[in-house]
Amino acid sequence: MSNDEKPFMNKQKPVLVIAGPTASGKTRTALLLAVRLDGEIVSADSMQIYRGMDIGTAKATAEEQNSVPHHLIDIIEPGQPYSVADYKSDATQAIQDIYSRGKWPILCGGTGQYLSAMIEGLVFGQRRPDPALRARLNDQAELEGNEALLEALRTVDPMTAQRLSVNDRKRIVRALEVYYQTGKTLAQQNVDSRQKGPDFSFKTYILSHDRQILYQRINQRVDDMIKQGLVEEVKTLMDRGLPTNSTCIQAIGYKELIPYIDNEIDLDQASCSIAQATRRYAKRQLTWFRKMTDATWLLNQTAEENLDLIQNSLKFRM
RNA sequence: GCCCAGAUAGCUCAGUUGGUAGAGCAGUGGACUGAAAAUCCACGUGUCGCUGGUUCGAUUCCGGCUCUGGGCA
Repeated sequence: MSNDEKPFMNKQKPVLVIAGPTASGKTRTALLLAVRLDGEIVSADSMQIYRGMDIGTAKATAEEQNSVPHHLIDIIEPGQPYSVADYKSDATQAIQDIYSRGKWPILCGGTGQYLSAMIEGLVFGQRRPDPALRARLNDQAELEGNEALLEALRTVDPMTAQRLSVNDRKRIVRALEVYYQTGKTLAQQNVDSRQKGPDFSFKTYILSHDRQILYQRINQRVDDMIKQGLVEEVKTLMDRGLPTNSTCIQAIGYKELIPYIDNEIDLDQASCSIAQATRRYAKRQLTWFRKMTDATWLLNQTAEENLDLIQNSLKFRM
């Protein structure tokens, strides 16, 4: 690709990435940064895309969102599908728009898969997920066992079959789905997806805290969410009669409250299991972030301290 | 005060007919290409309450002590 088609690679301002596990202080840090640098925020969060899921996904408040432009929050209705490919396309568009207005884009969020797709510049092509095919393959796995599906995959895409566990039905099904749909193996597609390279240059900061402190912050935040009315929010969502396989009801804080709303457990139990699921999620997020080798880690800092540290590092760089 | 039952991993407990022990949960590390807040993989040394005795050897048997339940006064 020529430089004309990739104009932002040559600009001085990289896309700033504010990543980190849940409850690490990303939202506030990004907000302060946007105010100071005349920037706009692009969310990298797989659950904040849904309208009506505000408390449980810890969205920036309406007031905060009014003070600085936010993108890719509240973009679709609960129950609708969305994927990393959609995100890559939407976020790329949003960043280009921000640059074209002369503003500084700040990518902020904790969804490792989304961030990594942007930073590594993966190309996803035109294929759409095929729910019917996927359902058929899942039924087959149910009837014949995962091993039968894995065996089928072995014959068409041995590379992928070898790296997947027989228990990882989700990925076995997807690999077969890709092959049946396109005639190309997932292994080949993954190679192809890396040919182009990133659309922008990125400067990545990862916010975190010592594990014990992070977990205290998480526990505290779960209590706060309940006090702010998370139960009502989940009830409202459930009243809409979402399909049980909706992505949005996988969200932490939502799926754990359903048994409470159905009177199967008490609120304290539900709240404990939300906190526990959140702690595990934070741990998995950290695994993503440790892989990001060019990132700068900001440990145990307040949002205000992060702001100064980031601004200083940018001066030094530019 | 007396009787009974416990005391083993962060928690709940199993077990060793005497050769220093293992499950579930919690936790930790990793993976991740169109569902990703999802999904999957791997990881178990702890004064076996304290202290004496018996024994080649005690977490295991015996005595005493401490603590925790329950019962009787």
